[in-house]
Amino acid sequence: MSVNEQDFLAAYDPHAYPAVAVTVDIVALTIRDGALHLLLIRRGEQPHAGLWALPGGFVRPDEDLVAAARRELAEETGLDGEPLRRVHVEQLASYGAPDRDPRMRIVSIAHLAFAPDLPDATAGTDADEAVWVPVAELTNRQLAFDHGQIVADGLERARAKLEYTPLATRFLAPEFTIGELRAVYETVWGHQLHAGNFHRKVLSVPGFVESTGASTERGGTRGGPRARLYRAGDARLLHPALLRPAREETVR
Amino acid sequence: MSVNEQDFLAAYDPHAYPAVAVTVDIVALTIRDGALHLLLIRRGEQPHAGLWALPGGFVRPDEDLVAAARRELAEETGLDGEPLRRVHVEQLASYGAPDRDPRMRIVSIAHLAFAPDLPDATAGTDADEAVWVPVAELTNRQLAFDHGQIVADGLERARAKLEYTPLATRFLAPEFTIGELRAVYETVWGHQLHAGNFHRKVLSVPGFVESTGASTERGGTRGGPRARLYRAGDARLLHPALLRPAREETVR
DNA sequence: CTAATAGTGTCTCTGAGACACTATTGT
DNA sequence: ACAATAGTGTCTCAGAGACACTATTAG
Repeated sequence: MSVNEQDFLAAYDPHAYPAVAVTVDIVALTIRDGALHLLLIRRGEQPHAGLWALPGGFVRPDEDLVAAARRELAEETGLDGEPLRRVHVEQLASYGAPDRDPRMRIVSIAHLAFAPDLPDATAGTDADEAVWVPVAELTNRQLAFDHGQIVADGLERARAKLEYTPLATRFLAPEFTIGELRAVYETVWGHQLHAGNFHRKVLSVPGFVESTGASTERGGTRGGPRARLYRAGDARLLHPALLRPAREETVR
Repeated sequence: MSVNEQDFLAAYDPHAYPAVAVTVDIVALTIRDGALHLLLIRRGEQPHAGLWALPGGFVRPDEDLVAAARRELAEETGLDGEPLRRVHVEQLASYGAPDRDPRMRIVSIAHLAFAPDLPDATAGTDADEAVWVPVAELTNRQLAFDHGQIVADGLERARAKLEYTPLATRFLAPEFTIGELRAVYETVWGHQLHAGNFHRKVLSVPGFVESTGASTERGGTRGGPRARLYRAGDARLLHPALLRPAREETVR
Protein backbone atom coordinates (compact mmCIF):
# COMPACT_ATOMS: atom_id res chain seq x y z
CA MET A 1 0.00 0.00 0.00
CA SER A 2 1.39 3.36 -0.91
CA VAL A 3 1.75 6.36 1.30
CA ASN A 4 -0.49 8.37 -0.95
CA GLU A 5 -3.16 5.74 -1.05
CA GLN A 6 -3.09 5.47 2.70
CA ASP A 7 -3.13 9.18 3.17
CA PHE A 8 -6.01 9.42 0.77
CA LEU A 9 -8.07 6.93 2.70
CA ALA A 10 -7.16 8.45 5.99
CA ALA A 11 -8.27 11.84 4.86
CA TYR A 12 -11.66 10.50 4.02
CA ASP A 13 -12.39 8.48 7.10
CA PRO A 14 -10.03 8.41 10.01
CA HIS A 15 -12.08 5.76 11.72
CA ALA A 16 -11.68 3.42 8.79
CA TYR A 17 -8.40 2.42 10.39
CA PRO A 18 -8.15 0.16 13.38
CA ALA A 19 -8.28 2.25 16.50
CA VAL A 20 -4.85 3.02 17.89
CA ALA A 21 -4.54 5.00 21.05
CA VAL A 22 -1.51 7.21 21.67
CA THR A 23 -0.38 7.79 25.20
CA VAL A 24 2.62 9.29 26.92
CA ASP A 25 4.41 7.66 29.83
CA ILE A 26 6.95 9.43 31.96
CA VAL A 27 10.09 8.08 33.57
CA ALA A 28 10.54 10.86 36.11
CA LEU A 29 13.75 10.75 38.11
CA THR A 30 14.83 12.74 41.11
CA ILE A 31 17.34 12.41 43.90
CA ARG A 32 16.10 12.22 47.48
CA ASP A 33 18.16 11.45 50.51
CA GLY A 34 21.12 10.61 48.34
CA ALA A 35 19.27 7.95 46.35
CA LEU A 36 17.81 7.95 42.85
CA HIS A 37 14.02 7.87 42.95
CA LEU A 38 11.41 7.16 40.30
CA LEU A 39 7.84 8.44 40.25
CA LEU A 40 5.36 5.54 40.23
CA ILE A 41 1.63 5.22 40.48
CA ARG A 42 -0.30 2.35 41.95
CA ARG A 43 -2.94 1.02 39.61
CA GLY A 44 -6.41 0.71 41.05
CA GLU A 45 -8.07 -0.97 38.09
CA GLN A 46 -7.61 -4.03 35.98
CA PRO A 47 -5.51 -5.00 34.24
CA HIS A 48 -2.54 -5.08 36.55
CA ALA A 49 -4.57 -3.73 39.44
CA GLY A 50 -2.37 -3.22 42.47
CA LEU A 51 0.80 -3.14 40.43
CA TRP A 52 2.94 -0.08 40.11
CA ALA A 53 3.07 1.75 36.81
CA LEU A 54 4.55 4.83 35.22
CA PRO A 55 2.53 8.02 35.28
CA GLY A 56 1.03 8.84 31.92
CA GLY A 57 -2.11 9.15 29.92
CA PHE A 58 -3.69 9.87 26.60
CA VAL A 59 -2.46 12.62 24.37
CA ARG A 60 -5.12 15.25 23.87
CA PRO A 61 -6.27 16.34 20.42
CA ASP A 62 -4.33 19.57 20.12
CA GLU A 63 -1.45 18.78 22.36
CA ASP A 64 2.16 18.22 21.46
CA LEU A 65 3.77 15.02 22.76
CA VAL A 66 6.14 16.68 25.20
CA ALA A 67 3.35 18.99 26.33
CA ALA A 68 1.24 15.94 27.15
CA ALA A 69 4.11 14.48 29.16
CA ARG A 70 4.58 17.73 31.08
CA ARG A 71 0.86 17.95 31.79
CA GLU A 72 0.72 14.42 33.14
CA LEU A 73 3.80 15.06 35.22
CA ALA A 74 2.26 18.24 36.61
CA GLU A 75 -0.93 16.41 37.51
CA GLU A 76 0.88 13.69 39.39
CA THR A 77 3.37 15.86 41.19
CA GLY A 78 1.27 18.96 41.80
CA LEU A 79 4.02 21.05 40.24
CA ASP A 80 3.32 24.29 38.45
CA GLY A 81 4.92 27.47 37.21
CA GLU A 82 8.63 27.96 37.69
CA PRO A 83 9.32 24.72 39.55
CA LEU A 84 7.67 22.78 36.72
CA ARG A 85 9.63 24.75 34.16
CA ARG A 86 12.85 23.75 35.83
CA VAL A 87 12.10 20.07 35.21
CA HIS A 88 13.84 18.74 32.14
CA VAL A 89 11.58 16.61 29.92
CA GLU A 90 12.70 14.90 26.75
CA GLN A 91 11.41 12.15 24.56
CA LEU A 92 12.79 8.72 25.40
CA ALA A 93 11.38 6.20 22.92
CA SER A 94 8.12 4.76 21.66
CA TYR A 95 6.67 1.43 22.68
CA GLY A 96 4.13 -0.15 20.42
CA ALA A 97 4.22 -3.94 20.61
CA PRO A 98 0.76 -5.09 19.53
CA ASP A 99 0.08 -6.95 22.77
CA ARG A 100 1.66 -4.55 25.24
CA ASP A 101 -1.79 -3.64 26.54
CA PRO A 102 -4.34 -6.46 26.69
CA ARG A 103 -7.31 -4.21 25.96
CA MET A 104 -6.41 -2.49 22.73
CA ARG A 105 -3.58 -1.28 20.61
CA ILE A 106 -1.78 1.43 22.49
CA VAL A 107 1.36 3.13 21.29
CA SER A 108 3.09 4.97 24.08
CA ILE A 109 5.63 7.72 23.61
CA ALA A 110 7.79 7.43 26.70
CA HIS A 111 9.47 10.53 28.09
CA LEU A 112 12.33 11.02 30.46
CA ALA A 113 12.23 13.72 33.15
CA PHE A 114 14.95 15.02 35.47
CA ALA A 115 13.64 16.89 38.50
CA PRO A 116 15.30 18.54 41.49
CA ASP A 117 14.37 17.20 44.89
CA LEU A 118 10.66 17.91 45.17
CA PRO A 119 8.30 18.29 48.10
CA ASP A 120 6.46 15.06 48.70
CA ALA A 121 3.84 16.13 46.15
CA THR A 122 2.07 12.85 45.96
CA ALA A 123 -1.35 14.29 45.25
CA GLY A 124 -2.51 14.26 41.67
CA THR A 125 -5.87 15.42 40.43
CA ASP A 126 -7.11 11.90 41.01
CA ALA A 127 -7.19 9.36 43.74
CA ASP A 128 -4.17 7.42 42.53
CA GLU A 129 -1.36 6.85 44.89
CA ALA A 130 1.75 8.47 43.45
CA VAL A 131 5.06 7.90 45.19
CA TRP A 132 8.74 8.49 44.64
CA VAL A 133 10.26 5.02 44.86
CA PRO A 134 13.98 4.37 45.25
CA VAL A 135 15.29 2.87 42.04
CA ALA A 136 17.25 0.34 44.07
CA GLU A 137 13.98 -1.20 45.24
CA LEU A 138 12.69 -1.71 41.74
CA THR A 139 14.44 -5.01 41.18
CA ASN A 140 11.94 -6.61 43.52
CA ARG A 141 8.78 -5.00 42.21
CA GLN A 142 7.00 -6.04 39.09
CA LEU A 143 5.75 -3.14 37.03
CA ALA A 144 2.60 -3.08 34.91
CA PHE A 145 2.64 -3.64 31.15
CA ASP A 146 6.10 -3.17 29.63
CA HIS A 147 6.95 -0.43 32.08
CA GLY A 148 9.85 -2.41 33.49
CA GLN A 149 11.54 -2.25 30.12
CA ILE A 150 10.73 1.43 29.72
CA VAL A 151 12.27 2.19 33.10
CA ALA A 152 15.37 0.20 32.24
CA ASP A 153 15.73 2.12 28.98
CA GLY A 154 15.16 5.40 30.78
CA LEU A 155 17.79 4.68 33.40
CA GLU A 156 20.35 3.71 30.80
CA ARG A 157 19.58 6.87 28.86
CA ALA A 158 19.89 8.99 32.00
CA ARG A 159 23.25 7.49 32.85
CA ALA A 160 24.48 8.04 29.32
CA LYS A 161 23.20 11.61 29.17
CA LEU A 162 25.17 12.59 32.26
CA GLU A 163 28.28 11.75 30.32
CA TYR A 164 27.92 14.20 27.49
CA THR A 165 25.32 16.76 28.62
CA PRO A 166 25.12 19.09 31.62
CA LEU A 167 21.74 17.63 32.62
CA ALA A 168 23.06 16.54 36.01
CA THR A 169 22.47 20.13 37.07
CA ARG A 170 18.74 19.58 36.54
CA PHE A 171 18.70 17.40 39.63
CA LEU A 172 19.90 20.33 41.71
CA ALA A 173 18.75 23.76 42.82
CA PRO A 174 19.75 26.70 40.58
CA GLU A 175 22.87 27.20 42.68
CA PHE A 176 24.94 24.26 43.78
CA THR A 177 28.39 23.20 44.88
CA ILE A 178 30.75 20.93 42.99
CA GLY A 179 30.32 18.40 45.77
CA GLU A 180 26.56 18.34 45.25
CA LEU A 181 27.07 17.90 41.53
CA ARG A 182 29.44 15.04 42.19
CA ALA A 183 26.84 13.44 44.44
CA VAL A 184 24.41 13.46 41.50
CA TYR A 185 26.86 11.62 39.30
CA GLU A 186 27.67 9.12 42.03
CA THR A 187 24.01 8.47 42.68
CA VAL A 188 22.94 8.05 39.07
CA TRP A 189 25.98 6.04 38.04
CA GLY A 190 26.22 4.07 41.25
CA HIS A 191 29.96 4.65 41.47
CA GLN A 192 32.14 6.59 43.85
CA LEU A 193 34.07 9.29 42.06
CA HIS A 194 37.33 10.84 43.07
CA ALA A 195 36.48 14.23 44.60
CA GLY A 196 39.63 16.04 43.56
CA ASN A 197 39.71 14.81 39.99
CA PHE A 198 36.00 15.41 39.54
CA HIS A 199 36.35 18.98 40.77
CA ARG A 200 39.14 19.82 38.35
CA LYS A 201 37.40 18.06 35.49
CA VAL A 202 34.07 19.87 35.89
CA LEU A 203 35.75 23.27 35.99
CA SER A 204 37.81 22.42 32.93
CA VAL A 205 34.84 21.67 30.67
CA PRO A 206 33.85 24.94 28.95
CA GLY A 207 30.33 26.07 29.75
CA PHE A 208 29.46 23.29 32.16
CA VAL A 209 29.23 25.47 35.26
CA GLU A 210 29.89 29.11 36.01
CA SER A 211 30.80 30.62 39.34
CA THR A 212 28.31 32.77 41.22
CA GLY A 213 31.10 34.29 43.29
CA ALA A 214 29.32 33.27 46.47
CA SER A 215 29.99 30.42 48.86
CA THR A 216 27.81 28.29 51.09
CA GLU A 217 26.87 29.74 54.49
CA ARG A 218 28.19 26.77 56.34
CA GLY A 219 30.65 23.99 55.73
CA GLY A 220 29.58 20.39 55.54
CA THR A 221 27.52 18.77 58.32
CA ARG A 222 30.63 17.10 59.64
CA GLY A 223 33.01 19.95 59.03
CA GLY A 224 35.07 21.18 56.14
CA PRO A 225 35.49 24.53 54.41
CA ARG A 226 32.59 26.39 52.87
CA ALA A 227 32.20 25.47 49.21
CA ARG A 228 31.92 27.90 46.32
CA LEU A 229 28.59 28.07 44.55
CA TYR A 230 28.03 27.55 40.84
CA ARG A 231 25.13 27.64 38.43
CA ALA A 232 24.65 25.79 35.16
CA GLY A 233 26.65 27.22 32.25
CA ASP A 234 25.53 27.69 28.67
CA ALA A 235 26.91 24.47 27.21
CA ARG A 236 24.44 22.03 25.69
CA LEU A 237 27.08 19.36 25.28
CA LEU A 238 30.08 18.58 27.44
CA HIS A 239 33.34 18.48 25.59
CA PRO A 240 35.32 16.62 26.51
CA ALA A 241 32.72 14.35 28.06
CA LEU A 242 32.77 12.88 31.56
CA LEU A 243 33.02 9.18 30.84
CA ARG A 244 31.68 6.58 33.23
CA PRO A 245 34.31 4.42 34.89
CA ALA A 246 34.34 0.63 34.70
CA ARG A 247 33.28 0.39 31.11
CA GLU A 248 35.69 -2.52 30.72
CA GLU A 249 33.00 -5.07 30.02
CA THR A 250 30.76 -3.33 27.54
CA VAL A 251 28.10 -5.30 25.72
CA ARG A 252 29.46 -7.70 23.23
CA MET B 1 -7.84 12.64 34.38
CA SER B 2 -6.28 9.57 35.85
CA VAL B 3 -4.57 6.77 34.06
CA ASN B 4 -7.04 4.30 35.42
CA GLU B 5 -10.00 6.35 34.39
CA GLN B 6 -8.62 6.73 30.92
CA ASP B 7 -7.82 3.09 30.62
CA PHE B 8 -11.28 2.24 31.80
CA LEU B 9 -12.93 4.38 29.18
CA ALA B 10 -10.62 3.20 26.49
CA ALA B 11 -11.42 -0.39 27.23
CA TYR B 12 -15.07 0.29 26.69
CA ASP B 13 -14.94 2.24 23.49
CA PRO B 14 -11.72 2.81 21.66
CA HIS B 15 -13.41 5.13 19.22
CA ALA B 16 -14.56 7.40 21.98
CA TYR B 17 -11.17 9.08 21.67
CA PRO B 18 -10.28 11.47 18.91
CA ALA B 19 -8.87 9.51 16.01
CA VAL B 20 -5.11 9.44 16.03
CA ALA B 21 -3.29 7.66 13.27
CA VAL B 22 0.07 6.07 13.89
CA THR B 23 2.52 5.83 11.03
CA VAL B 24 6.16 4.98 10.60
CA ASP B 25 8.55 7.01 8.48
CA ILE B 26 12.00 5.80 7.50
CA VAL B 27 15.19 7.76 7.11
CA ALA B 28 17.05 5.21 5.00
CA LEU B 29 20.68 5.98 4.32
CA THR B 30 23.15 4.34 2.01
CA ILE B 31 26.40 5.22 0.31
CA ARG B 32 26.53 5.31 -3.48
CA ASP B 33 29.40 6.57 -5.57
CA GLY B 34 31.15 7.84 -2.49
CA ALA B 35 28.24 10.05 -1.41
CA LEU B 36 25.63 9.66 1.30
CA HIS B 37 22.18 9.04 -0.18
CA LEU B 38 18.70 9.16 1.31
CA LEU B 39 15.65 7.25 0.07
CA LEU B 40 12.87 9.64 -0.92
CA ILE B 41 9.50 9.29 -2.53
CA ARG B 42 7.74 11.81 -4.68
CA ARG B 43 4.24 12.53 -3.54
CA GLY B 44 1.54 12.27 -6.16
CA GLU B 45 -1.37 13.49 -4.08
CA GLN B 46 -2.29 16.51 -2.04
CA PRO B 47 -1.19 17.80 0.31
CA HIS B 48 2.35 18.50 -0.74
CA ALA B 49 1.82 16.91 -4.14
CA GLY B 50 5.03 16.91 -6.14
CA LEU B 51 7.18 17.35 -3.07
CA TRP B 52 9.59 14.71 -1.88
CA ALA B 53 8.81 12.82 1.28
CA LEU B 54 10.16 10.01 3.41
CA PRO B 55 8.92 6.50 2.74
CA GLY B 56 6.47 5.31 5.33
CA GLY B 57 2.91 4.35 6.05
CA PHE B 58 0.39 3.22 8.58
CA VAL B 59 1.21 0.67 11.21
CA ARG B 60 -0.94 -2.42 10.78
CA PRO B 61 -3.03 -3.80 13.60
CA ASP B 62 -0.80 -6.63 14.72
CA GLU B 63 2.51 -5.27 13.67
CA ASP B 64 5.38 -4.09 15.80
CA LEU B 65 6.74 -0.61 15.07
CA VAL B 66 10.10 -1.72 13.74
CA ALA B 67 8.39 -4.45 11.74
CA ALA B 68 6.22 -1.82 10.09
CA ALA B 69 9.29 0.21 9.23
CA ARG B 70 11.02 -2.83 7.72
CA ARG B 71 7.93 -3.70 5.71
CA GLU B 72 7.65 -0.21 4.27
CA LEU B 73 11.33 -0.19 3.49
CA ALA B 74 11.02 -3.54 1.74
CA GLU B 75 8.11 -2.29 -0.33
CA GLU B 76 9.94 0.78 -1.52
CA THR B 77 13.28 -0.83 -2.21
CA GLY B 78 12.16 -4.24 -3.44
CA LEU B 79 14.49 -5.83 -0.90
CA ASP B 80 13.78 -9.21 0.61
CA GLY B 81 15.38 -12.08 2.45
CA GLU B 82 19.04 -11.87 3.40
CA PRO B 83 19.75 -8.48 1.81
CA LEU B 84 16.85 -7.00 3.77
CA ARG B 85 18.03 -8.68 6.93
CA ARG B 86 21.41 -7.04 6.55
CA VAL B 87 19.82 -3.59 6.72
CA HIS B 88 20.04 -2.06 10.16
CA VAL B 89 16.77 -0.49 11.32
CA GLU B 90 16.33 1.28 14.64
CA GLN B 91 13.84 3.68 16.11
CA LEU B 92 14.77 7.32 15.72
CA ALA B 93 12.12 9.45 17.41
CA SER B 94 8.42 10.23 17.35
CA TYR B 95 6.87 13.28 15.75
CA GLY B 96 3.43 14.30 16.85
CA ALA B 97 2.90 18.05 16.57
CA PRO B 98 -0.87 18.50 16.26
CA ASP B 99 -0.65 20.30 12.93
CA ARG B 100 2.14 18.33 11.30
CA ASP B 101 -0.35 16.84 8.86
CA PRO B 102 -3.15 19.15 7.68
CA ARG B 103 -5.71 16.36 7.34
CA MET B 104 -5.76 14.73 10.74
CA ARG B 105 -3.73 13.99 13.80
CA ILE B 106 -0.90 11.71 12.80
CA VAL B 107 1.82 10.59 15.14
CA SER B 108 4.76 9.20 13.26
CA ILE B 109 7.40 6.95 14.71
CA ALA B 110 10.46 7.74 12.62
CA HIS B 111 13.06 5.05 12.06
CA LEU B 112 16.63 5.18 10.92
CA ALA B 113 18.03 2.62 8.47
CA PHE B 114 21.59 1.91 7.35
CA ALA B 115 21.86 -0.06 4.11
CA PRO B 116 24.77 -1.25 1.99
CA ASP B 117 24.92 0.03 -1.55
CA LEU B 118 21.78 -1.37 -3.17
CA PRO B 119 20.79 -2.05 -6.75
CA ASP B 120 18.74 0.81 -8.10
CA ALA B 121 15.64 -0.80 -6.63
CA THR B 122 13.32 2.07 -7.26
CA ALA B 123 10.24 -0.05 -7.82
CA GLY B 124 7.86 -0.34 -4.90
CA THR B 125 4.57 -2.16 -4.99
CA ASP B 126 2.97 1.07 -6.06
CA ALA B 127 3.43 3.69 -8.71
CA ASP B 128 5.34 6.13 -6.51
CA GLU B 129 8.67 7.31 -7.67
CA ALA B 130 11.28 6.23 -5.14
CA VAL B 131 14.85 7.44 -5.55
CA TRP B 132 18.11 7.53 -3.67
CA VAL B 133 18.95 11.23 -3.43
CA PRO B 134 22.36 12.57 -2.44
CA VAL B 135 22.08 14.15 0.97
CA ALA B 136 24.17 17.07 -0.26
CA GLU B 137 21.33 18.04 -2.61
CA LEU B 138 18.76 18.15 0.17
CA THR B 139 19.55 21.69 1.23
CA ASN B 140 17.84 22.91 -1.91
CA ARG B 141 14.77 20.72 -1.81
CA GLN B 142 11.81 21.29 0.40
CA LEU B 143 10.45 18.12 1.92
CA ALA B 144 6.82 17.41 2.72
CA PHE B 145 5.37 17.82 6.21
CA ASP B 146 8.05 17.93 8.92
CA HIS B 147 10.23 15.49 7.05
CA GLY B 148 13.02 18.01 6.75
CA GLN B 149 13.36 18.04 10.51
CA ILE B 150 13.15 14.26 10.69
CA VAL B 151 15.94 13.92 8.15
CA ALA B 152 18.08 16.41 10.02
CA ASP B 153 17.56 14.48 13.25
CA GLY B 154 18.31 11.21 11.48
CA LEU B 155 21.53 12.49 9.98
CA GLU B 156 22.73 13.81 13.30
CA ARG B 157 21.89 10.50 14.94
CA ALA B 158 23.71 8.59 12.21
CA ARG B 159 26.82 10.71 12.59
CA ALA B 160 26.75 10.26 16.35
CA LYS B 161 26.19 6.52 16.14
CA LEU B 162 29.29 6.02 14.02
CA GLU B 163 31.27 7.34 16.94
CA TYR B 164 30.35 4.74 19.51
CA THR B 165 28.87 1.81 17.59
CA PRO B 166 30.21 -0.39 14.80
CA LEU B 167 27.23 0.46 12.58
CA ALA B 168 29.47 1.90 9.88
CA THR B 169 29.99 -1.68 8.79
CA ARG B 170 26.29 -1.85 7.90
CA PHE B 171 26.98 0.42 4.93
CA LEU B 172 29.38 -2.17 3.53
CA ALA B 173 29.36 -5.71 2.18
CA PRO B 174 29.99 -8.51 4.73
CA GLU B 175 33.71 -8.34 3.94
CA PHE B 176 35.45 -5.02 3.59
CA THR B 177 38.80 -3.31 3.80
CA ILE B 178 39.84 -0.72 6.35
CA GLY B 179 40.00 1.79 3.53
CA GLU B 180 36.38 1.14 2.64
CA LEU B 181 35.42 1.53 6.27
CA ARG B 182 37.28 4.80 6.44
CA ALA B 183 35.44 5.98 3.34
CA VAL B 184 32.14 5.39 5.18
CA TYR B 185 33.23 7.57 8.08
CA GLU B 186 34.52 10.27 5.75
CA THR B 187 31.30 10.27 3.77
CA VAL B 188 28.92 10.35 6.72
CA TRP B 189 30.94 12.83 8.73
CA GLY B 190 31.98 14.94 5.78
CA HIS B 191 35.58 15.06 6.97
CA GLN B 192 38.80 13.66 5.62
CA LEU B 193 40.40 11.28 8.09
CA HIS B 194 44.04 10.39 8.40
CA ALA B 195 44.45 6.96 6.77
CA GLY B 196 47.27 5.72 8.94
CA ASN B 197 45.81 6.80 12.25
CA PHE B 198 42.36 5.51 11.33
CA HIS B 199 43.78 2.12 10.43
CA ARG B 200 45.60 1.70 13.71
CA LYS B 201 42.64 3.02 15.68
CA VAL B 202 40.09 0.64 14.16
CA LEU B 203 42.26 -2.40 14.78
CA SER B 204 42.88 -1.32 18.36
CA VAL B 205 39.20 -1.20 19.34
CA PRO B 206 38.26 -4.65 20.68
CA GLY B 207 35.55 -6.38 18.68
CA PHE B 208 35.14 -3.70 16.03
CA VAL B 209 36.45 -5.77 13.13
CA GLU B 210 38.01 -9.20 12.79
CA SER B 211 40.34 -10.37 10.06
CA THR B 212 39.16 -12.87 7.47
CA GLY B 213 42.74 -13.77 6.63
CA ALA B 214 42.10 -12.97 2.98
CA SER B 215 43.04 -9.95 0.93
CA THR B 216 41.50 -8.17 -2.02
CA GLU B 217 42.17 -9.63 -5.47
CA ARG B 218 43.53 -6.40 -6.79
CA GLY B 219 45.02 -3.24 -5.41
CA GLY B 220 43.29 0.10 -5.73
CA THR B 221 42.17 1.39 -9.14
CA ARG B 222 45.14 3.70 -9.21
CA GLY B 223 47.64 1.34 -7.70
CA GLY B 224 48.69 0.37 -4.23
CA PRO B 225 49.06 -2.93 -2.39
CA ARG B 226 46.19 -5.35 -1.96
CA ALA B 227 44.30 -4.67 1.26
CA ARG B 228 43.43 -7.21 3.91
CA LEU B 229 39.77 -8.08 4.34
CA TYR B 230 37.80 -7.81 7.57
CA ARG B 231 34.28 -8.51 8.73
CA ALA B 232 32.31 -6.91 11.54
CA GLY B 233 33.33 -8.06 15.02
CA ASP B 234 31.08 -8.88 17.95
CA ALA B 235 31.21 -5.53 19.73
CA ARG B 236 27.95 -3.64 20.17
CA LEU B 237 29.71 -0.54 21.43
CA LEU B 238 33.10 0.85 20.49
CA HIS B 239 35.38 1.46 23.40
CA PRO B 240 37.19 3.69 23.21
CA ALA B 241 34.97 5.53 20.75
CA LEU B 242 36.02 7.12 17.47
CA LEU B 243 35.31 10.77 18.12
CA ARG B 244 34.47 13.18 15.34
CA PRO B 245 37.08 15.83 14.69
CA ALA B 246 36.34 19.56 14.73
CA ARG B 247 34.00 19.44 17.68
CA GLU B 248 35.48 22.76 18.80
CA GLU B 249 32.28 24.70 18.33
CA THR B 250 29.67 22.47 19.90
CA VAL B 251 26.20 23.83 20.48
CA ARG B 252 26.07 26.44 23.18
C1' DC C 1 59.15 4.29 -13.89
C1' DT C 2 55.47 6.92 -11.34
C1' DA C 3 51.66 7.60 -8.54
C1' DA C 4 48.68 5.88 -5.29
C1' DT C 5 47.48 3.18 -1.48
C1' DA C 6 48.22 -0.21 2.75
C1' DG C 7 50.19 -0.48 6.75
C1' DT C 8 53.73 0.62 10.54
C1' DG C 9 56.82 3.51 13.54
C1' DT C 10 57.40 7.36 16.39
C1' DC C 11 56.81 11.67 18.60
C1' DT C 12 53.91 15.11 20.99
C1' DC C 13 50.11 16.76 23.46
C1' DT C 14 45.77 16.24 25.96
C1' DG C 15 43.19 14.31 29.32
C1' DA C 16 41.95 10.69 32.87
C1' DG C 17 43.10 8.85 37.13
C1' DA C 18 46.05 7.89 41.31
C1' DC C 19 47.91 10.05 45.05
C1' DA C 20 49.51 13.55 48.08
C1' DC C 21 48.91 17.71 50.30
C1' DT C 22 47.07 22.20 52.30
C1' DA C 23 43.33 24.97 54.00
C1' DT C 24 39.07 25.51 56.30
C1' DT C 25 35.37 24.33 58.79
C1' DG C 26 31.90 21.67 62.45
C1' DT C 27 31.79 19.01 66.48
C1' DA D 1 42.12 18.38 68.99
C1' DC D 2 39.99 15.78 65.40
C1' DA D 3 37.55 14.47 61.47
C1' DA D 4 35.62 15.72 57.31
C1' DT D 5 35.51 18.24 53.23
C1' DA D 6 37.13 21.86 49.44
C1' DG D 7 40.35 22.62 46.43
C1' DT D 8 45.16 22.28 44.25
C1' DG D 9 49.63 20.10 42.71
C1' DT D 10 51.95 16.48 40.47
C1' DC D 11 52.97 12.23 38.35
C1' DT D 12 51.84 8.44 35.15
C1' DC D 13 49.62 6.26 31.50
C1' DA D 14 46.37 5.78 27.51
C1' DG D 15 44.99 7.56 23.46
C1' DA D 16 44.45 11.06 19.55
C1' DG D 17 46.75 13.23 15.96
C1' DA D 18 50.79 14.83 13.11
C1' DC D 19 54.28 13.19 10.41
C1' DA D 20 57.51 10.12 8.30
C1' DC D 21 58.51 6.03 6.14
C1' DT D 22 58.40 1.34 3.75
C1' DA D 23 56.12 -1.99 0.86
C1' DT D 24 53.17 -3.14 -2.82
C1' DT D 25 50.49 -2.59 -6.66
C1' DA D 26 48.10 -0.38 -11.30
C1' DG D 27 48.95 1.92 -15.26
